[in-house]
Amino acid sequence: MNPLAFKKFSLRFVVLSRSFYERDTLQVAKDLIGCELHRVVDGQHLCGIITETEAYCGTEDDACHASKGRTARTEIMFGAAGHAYVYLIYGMWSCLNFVTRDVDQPEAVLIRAIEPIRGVDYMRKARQGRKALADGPGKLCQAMGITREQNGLDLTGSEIYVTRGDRRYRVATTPRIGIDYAVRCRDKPWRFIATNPL
DNA sequence: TATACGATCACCT
DNA sequence: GGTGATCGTATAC
Repeated sequence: MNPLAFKKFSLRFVVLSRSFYERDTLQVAKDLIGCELHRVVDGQHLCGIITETEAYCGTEDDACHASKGRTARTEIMFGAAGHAYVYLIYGMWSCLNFVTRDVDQPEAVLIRAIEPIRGVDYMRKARQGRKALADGPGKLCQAMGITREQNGLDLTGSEIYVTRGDRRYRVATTPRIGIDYAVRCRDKPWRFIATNPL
């Protein structure tokens, strides 16, 4: 393998460090597109390419849970970057977020969709044979065995972590989904979607 | 203690 | 396009 090819090959496996998550939340949400989400559970190694994210930008963002103040649920968002914020929605679905920014800056990125590339059989089983495996925030958590038990998990650990990946995508933006109640920020283009490969 | 509703999904027409 | 499932949270009382 020539040196350039080797560099590209090894970059793929670089685990994103805490400093990656400490940056501007919109930048983190955008940069996560094309990265690989890893989940180790039941002795299995699951992985998928992140294809859709949303940024939630703290106390000034009325769609962000933390804008309602510091509570037991949102506590993790007020802590250090690079931790998982997992909450239950509609009584039955978990949603996975990555905490960003500094302590007392309660911002996070919601992981909305992945393209499964490893452990697909496990995901199919977890999704009870349904065809759609991980093209939504609730679905990807079910496919990867992520529940509130993983709330607060350190993303620099070995249960849930992200690597750079080897594919880069053009990124489109749209307003965020399901937050019409947030009159101030509902039109902000803070949803990021992978489109054509670069 | 009681109530309303949500960063969703599946299944229906 | 519409709707029911289902329960933790926040908020009101």
